Amino acid sequence: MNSVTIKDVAAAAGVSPKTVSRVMNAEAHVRAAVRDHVMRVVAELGYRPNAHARSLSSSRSFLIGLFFDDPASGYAADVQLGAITRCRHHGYHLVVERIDRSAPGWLDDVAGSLQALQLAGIILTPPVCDWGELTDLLAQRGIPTVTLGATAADDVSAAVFIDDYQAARDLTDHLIGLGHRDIAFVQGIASHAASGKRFTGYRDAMAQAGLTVRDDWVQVGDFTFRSGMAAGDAILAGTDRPTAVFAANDEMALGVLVSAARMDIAVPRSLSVAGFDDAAIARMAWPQLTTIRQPNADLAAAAIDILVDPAYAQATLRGAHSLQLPYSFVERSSTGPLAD
Amino acid sequence: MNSVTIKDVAAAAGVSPKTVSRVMNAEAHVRAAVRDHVMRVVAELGYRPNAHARSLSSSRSFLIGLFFDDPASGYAADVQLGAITRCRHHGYHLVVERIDRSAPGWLDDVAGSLQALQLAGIILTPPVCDWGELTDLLAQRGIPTVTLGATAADDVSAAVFIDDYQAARDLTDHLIGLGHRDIAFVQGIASHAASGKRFTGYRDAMAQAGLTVRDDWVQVGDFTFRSGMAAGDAILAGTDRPTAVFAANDEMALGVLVSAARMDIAVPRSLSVAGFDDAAIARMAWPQLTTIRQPNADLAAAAIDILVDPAYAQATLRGAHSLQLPYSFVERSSTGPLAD
DNA sequence: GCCAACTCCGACATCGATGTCAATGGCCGG
DNA sequence: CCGGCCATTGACATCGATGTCGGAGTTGGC
Repeated sequence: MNSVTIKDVAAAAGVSPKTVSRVMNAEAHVRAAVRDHVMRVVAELGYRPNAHARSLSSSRSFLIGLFFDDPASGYAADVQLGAITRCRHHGYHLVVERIDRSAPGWLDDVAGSLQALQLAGIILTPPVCDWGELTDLLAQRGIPTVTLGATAADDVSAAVFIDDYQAARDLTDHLIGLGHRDIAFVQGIASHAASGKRFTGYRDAMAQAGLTVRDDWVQVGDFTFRSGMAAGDAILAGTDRPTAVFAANDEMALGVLVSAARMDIAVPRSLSVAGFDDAAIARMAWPQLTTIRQPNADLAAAAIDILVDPAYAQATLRGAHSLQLPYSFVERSSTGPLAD
Repeated sequence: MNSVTIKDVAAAAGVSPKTVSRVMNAEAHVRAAVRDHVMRVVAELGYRPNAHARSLSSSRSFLIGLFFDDPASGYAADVQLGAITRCRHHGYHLVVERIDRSAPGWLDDVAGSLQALQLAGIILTPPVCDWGELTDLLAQRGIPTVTLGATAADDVSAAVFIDDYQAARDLTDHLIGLGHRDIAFVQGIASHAASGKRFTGYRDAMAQAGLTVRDDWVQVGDFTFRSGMAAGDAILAGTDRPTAVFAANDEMALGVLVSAARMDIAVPRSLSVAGFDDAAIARMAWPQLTTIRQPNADLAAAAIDILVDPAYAQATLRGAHSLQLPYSFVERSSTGPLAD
């Protein structure tokens, strides 16, 4: 309870609190001998500056916000791990908030939290990053923000992302390379920026190979397992069905897998199925999913790095800090050449 | 940036900051007329008290810590959702920390975070709750703590849990009721308190039905999919195999499912498989898992309620605040009578 | 030998709230 | 009409840190 304060350290070291503060913040103009001595005392007493006091006096806090729509998705979990680890490294802490746009007054709630917490920065995950009212609010308050994943691309905030378009092309090309010509696609929610890019990548790969995209083989899901199953049911019903299905995320791909299993369609013998994300569940299915590995933890870590960079907070054209990270193609056993 | 402070409100309302403070904290001894007037001004100006200033002056913070070993597990996600929602309801915020016991100096790190953040309370999830050094530290600092899930039962902190023992008995009884006599079990990590209870529930149910528990049909996993698969491989190899497998969590049950699929063992026709937790993935498998639904979000919400209760912070025998919530049995398609 | 200019360090005010305590004024009983 | 009690309110100090500013001591150039 009786925590060690800066005054205790100052008294023990025989210097003023201000000098201790200077040492803690690695400021210049402190003699090496004094610095070493103070640091020794700090270590001895186990002193850690009170984050609240720091925030109050310096008006920079050591809290970074992670805003989610659905904190219970597999995607969220990976992101969080990366963010937390990196925060700790920088001496920051992660406050996770759920933004529930269906709650009345949600925007006021967020505004209240912002004012209460004085967050040093915020990570926006899809689909939260595409909610204009929220991004406007953040921009107006001038809070440093980084968007995770495909961005609706303005200069107000940076983004950390992979090349969804090219990744989707690669995956489609892989299916084509296996000999598939009839390839269906399960889209995600249209309002997610990534959905469009993944679909376009698929479409362009098909076009370039001279293959047709059949309207009834492009189903729209909402990134959930259930919607993937429904899409699978729609696509696979009837005798005239595709030989491969590419779903815009792993959860929906699992839905397609289950849909196929229920119809006794063997995967990958009679049907190839591919996903996107390389979520943990991609490896928990049978057969294991071929997918695109999106390095979510790394993306989140990079976002933290940007946010804690003092240069970013002052930058006017923050979009310039955006960063594209490499994805990778992961071939597992849910795809293969036709074998019937 | 130029946030509204308590002084602004006071000036606008023509009262002292202290009175505004009283209104914000719903203290007594404020005339109704004054209170209403102040509240109107607060709403007009959109004032929200600065959490850091509040924490500094009153030495209670509005931050609750959620400590995880692995924040990327499905379990963690559910817990978080419940905790965040409830925190918001009480005007608190959730700081998620990863406790990585393999990092050198991890305990000092945690101590540092505690001192920096002045957390109002902490939720401990398994297996973190069983790490003595940590619980000792928390007890010594007097920080209100609630353990999620089965507890190693001291009076120092409260716990919110389900009856793991009875739940495991119920599930085992269900398998027995279906006609199974050869039932294998996949344990979780021995150091998790819940593991023992679930195993004992299984063992007692078997004993009561007069069935034998074969040593080689009890495999030890570590709650991961991979370990479940290994356990499945061990249990199902050879011709002399059980007709049902009960895994101590869903992820391992999925591992068993995949193991069975690879050996061409039909589920549930030739083998029943059951899990525990009702994680999101329990519904993403084929067949869908029969399991015990552990209401993780509700457990976390209840934990938050306990933590924000001022009575709890002062209580000496905190164990008295413990709470047991009901579980439920969820029958899906991975279990059934033998059909060969 | 003198005046910058710079380094190093501490006194004091300040951030935005709440705890403490005293002042005010109304009400009641005697 | 007086004293006491209580409801109501504000002045001021305080929480633990940092920003500002000025003073003491050094260095260096001419």
